Amino acid sequence: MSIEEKSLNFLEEIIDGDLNNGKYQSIVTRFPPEPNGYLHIGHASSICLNFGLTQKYPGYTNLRFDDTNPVTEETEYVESIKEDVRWLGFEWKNERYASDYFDQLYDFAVTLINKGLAYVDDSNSEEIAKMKGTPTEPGKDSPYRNRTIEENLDLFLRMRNGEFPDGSRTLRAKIDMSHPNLLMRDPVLYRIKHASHHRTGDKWCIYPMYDMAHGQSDSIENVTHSICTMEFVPHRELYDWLIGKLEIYPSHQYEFARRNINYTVTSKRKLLQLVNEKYVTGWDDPRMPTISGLRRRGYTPESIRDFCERIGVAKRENLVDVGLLEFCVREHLNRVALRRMVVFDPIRVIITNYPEGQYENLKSENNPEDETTGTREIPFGRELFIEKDDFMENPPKKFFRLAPGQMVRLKSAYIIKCDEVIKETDGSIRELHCTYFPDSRSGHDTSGIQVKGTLHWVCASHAAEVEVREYDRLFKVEDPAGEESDFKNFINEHSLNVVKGYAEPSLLSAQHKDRFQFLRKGYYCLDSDSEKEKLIFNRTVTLKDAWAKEQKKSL
RNA sequence: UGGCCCGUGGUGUAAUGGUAGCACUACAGAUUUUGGUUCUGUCUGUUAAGGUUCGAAUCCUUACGGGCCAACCA
Repeated sequence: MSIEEKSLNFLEEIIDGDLNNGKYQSIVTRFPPEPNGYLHIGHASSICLNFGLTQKYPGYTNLRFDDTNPVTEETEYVESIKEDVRWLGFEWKNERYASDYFDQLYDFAVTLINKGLAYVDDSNSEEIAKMKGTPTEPGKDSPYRNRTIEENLDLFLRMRNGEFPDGSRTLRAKIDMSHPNLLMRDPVLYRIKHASHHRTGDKWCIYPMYDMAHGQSDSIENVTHSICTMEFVPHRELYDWLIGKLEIYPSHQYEFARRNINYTVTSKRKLLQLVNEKYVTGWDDPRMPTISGLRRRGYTPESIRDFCERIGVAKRENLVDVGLLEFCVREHLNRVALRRMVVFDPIRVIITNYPEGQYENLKSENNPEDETTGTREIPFGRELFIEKDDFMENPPKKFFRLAPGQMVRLKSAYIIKCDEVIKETDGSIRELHCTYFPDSRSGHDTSGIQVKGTLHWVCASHAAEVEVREYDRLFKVEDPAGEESDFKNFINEHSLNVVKGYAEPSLLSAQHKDRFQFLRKGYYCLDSDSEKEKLIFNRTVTLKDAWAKEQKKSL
């Protein structure tokens, strides 16, 4: 056992310090999704961070929906988010909604008005934008900036009562129109939206902006460490300003760099486009980087958590190699997946010295990495299928598979030798005539024959036809969102390849929770489209393929 | 061209003034009834220039590079 401690990330260091110097006895974090889309792998990072922190340190984590914009938010998203967080293996202390706090938030706004720190502006959005100034020029005060407190109070109440149309008025903080931070130039706090909210219905027609809702919700929940991504850095000044002026519980905001992954996009807006414009079949399409897509693809929560742990937390821009995610799922699946044999592109093998009509059942281990998984039986007979790729008439030097005159082991069965290649009239191969060595049966091999290669195979008469969906990366370029033109121009049109497979009969009883390794091919799981009569498997990820690499070298 | 944030191998992340480490990838080899797994080894790095210091990835200055900010989105 190593006593070496893993080094802390910068947030753990801050928390460690806060706990050690007595600033806090325990901490509160929150995961604050807006329910306007499904969670993706980037959110997984944030979830593992926020929940992970309160597993490591005393305290708890809330799930809080940042539902302040009724026009984009839906209950469907709320449900999916809860399912995904639980599936990842985390449980929140409290389920909260910013909309739970609408009354309180309204009171906060009134407090600001009473302090002379907020005012109702009759300007429309173009006018406000114009008066905002630019990064190099100061803004101009709105003509409505110096209304009396009484007038502001009256107008704000009438906004709430629905007397004004959308966009006609806003409540703005009164800060400084020449502030170097654009966000401090009298930011909008409340806007009018005559829209039905998924939780509060038609109770409200004014809704708080992010800045008016987020920090105050943190404060209400006594969140100690409010962790968000780097793009919110400029908001921190406003976050602190509002909490300070309101004199409420001082939550603090900390920022880390969002994780980007190559060959995909992680932006709810872009993912929504892929769904709406039918580039994928839905949010849970196995090619999507969503949690639900990864789940359907066959990824395990363990592998995703491991991935998030490995990529870490920092503040610099990053583009993580999707290969690491694949490594993590291979590593987990290698330990838990049941081994099965499936031939995809078959070539018929006739064992000429094996009696016609005779069959035997051979035992094979379910998982050599885990003996407790036991064995299964596989039928063997005179006619078999092997992979077309596993035979070559004129093999190159290091080809350890089947070739005329060459011998191979059939996994968990016998050693066979290829005697004859039977061809069609057009020259294509019809079948291979082979002989087997009866004394070479797996586990009882007394033949003394040494072979270099072992092949997977299925008994031709017992094989079950299944559909297999092979997936490739959704985009052809590393950073589709960073390209000049529209990200959809870089979609990989070959990201889905549907093939037929001939499976050993034990796969007929596959369950949705099962994870399989199809020997020498990859990891697979049953897809939700599967039916009793038509089994459909998703390829989660291929096995590493050293032979493919070897071949590439000689090209 | 204003402000803010950030620059460590191909990628991600450590080293908090004292031997630049770990993981993934790549490459080479060993083992293997999965060309998988496992094991061993190798390559590759502090953006640059000054300064402070016995000593700098670390502190300071400047330059360079990247990112964010001018929604009634979050």
